[in-house]
Amino acid sequence: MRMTPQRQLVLDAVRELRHATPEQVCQHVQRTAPTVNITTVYRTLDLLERLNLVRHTHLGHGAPTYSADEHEHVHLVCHRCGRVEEVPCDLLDDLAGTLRQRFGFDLDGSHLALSGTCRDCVNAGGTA
Amino acid sequence: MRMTPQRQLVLDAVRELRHATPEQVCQHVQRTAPTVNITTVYRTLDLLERLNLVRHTHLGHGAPTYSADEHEHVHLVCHRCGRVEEVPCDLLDDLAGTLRQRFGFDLDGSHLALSGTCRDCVNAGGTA
DNA sequence: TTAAGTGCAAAGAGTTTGCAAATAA
DNA sequence: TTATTTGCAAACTCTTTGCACTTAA
Repeated sequence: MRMTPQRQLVLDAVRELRHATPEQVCQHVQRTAPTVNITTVYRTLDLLERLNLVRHTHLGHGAPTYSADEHEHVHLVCHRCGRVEEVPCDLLDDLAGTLRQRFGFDLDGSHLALSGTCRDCVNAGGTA
Repeated sequence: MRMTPQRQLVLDAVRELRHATPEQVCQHVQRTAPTVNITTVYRTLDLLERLNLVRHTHLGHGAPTYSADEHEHVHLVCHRCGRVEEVPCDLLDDLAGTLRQRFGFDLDGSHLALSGTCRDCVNAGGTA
């Protein structure tokens, strides 16, 4: 595989933007290289993920977001206001231990977000 | 709001199928009432969710799945083989307490799944 | 000259919307 | 009637695929 200009730009964009959707990555890349196509962005994100240079997280709604592999964290998504908070992965260590012991399940804390209600929305009125 | 035949069939299907996608709910309903449209299924699932009769979970990839509100559980999704396991919600109690204390975040354990590698896939060869 | 990479158009999932016809209060 | 609900078609978002053109080894 060749590190083409397009691929380098996509990787740079992911590193710079932090949890950006493919669409957002594409727009960022197009500021420098307007002809780069969204198809290339999707293909490159796939490739970079197989090389363990980026990873994606499903926030629940809509498109997944991509981050550089260095930034491993757990995402807390508020399903009331949509806000995304990042918290340290080691918060899941106990849970991961329990899941491994009881179910043989090897947890990947960064691939799916945790959903709930953020502080502000809790204060603004209940859990529902 | 009226509990129309269509709505009752959708609710019955969700209760019967357990974590089914809108598409699967629609197919099930159509075995009894072939003219029921997928649009009606989407609208009804929305409605039933606002009434707290059903809830949906994002498994990561593809369409969300719907369950009757009684079946609250945490979903473990294997990102290697796609298998979905259901485990008791109280496994998250400690984590929920920590998140509430440290971030004011009120965790909803059933809305998003946990991702990782299941026992069989771990045994079949590593974590990646 | 050949394999890899790209852009473009089209197609595919999943979902929502506009609107007219059907239904029940 | 009148508001609600439905079905259908079309639109819309997100993603993948087919294919011809380009590019670098």
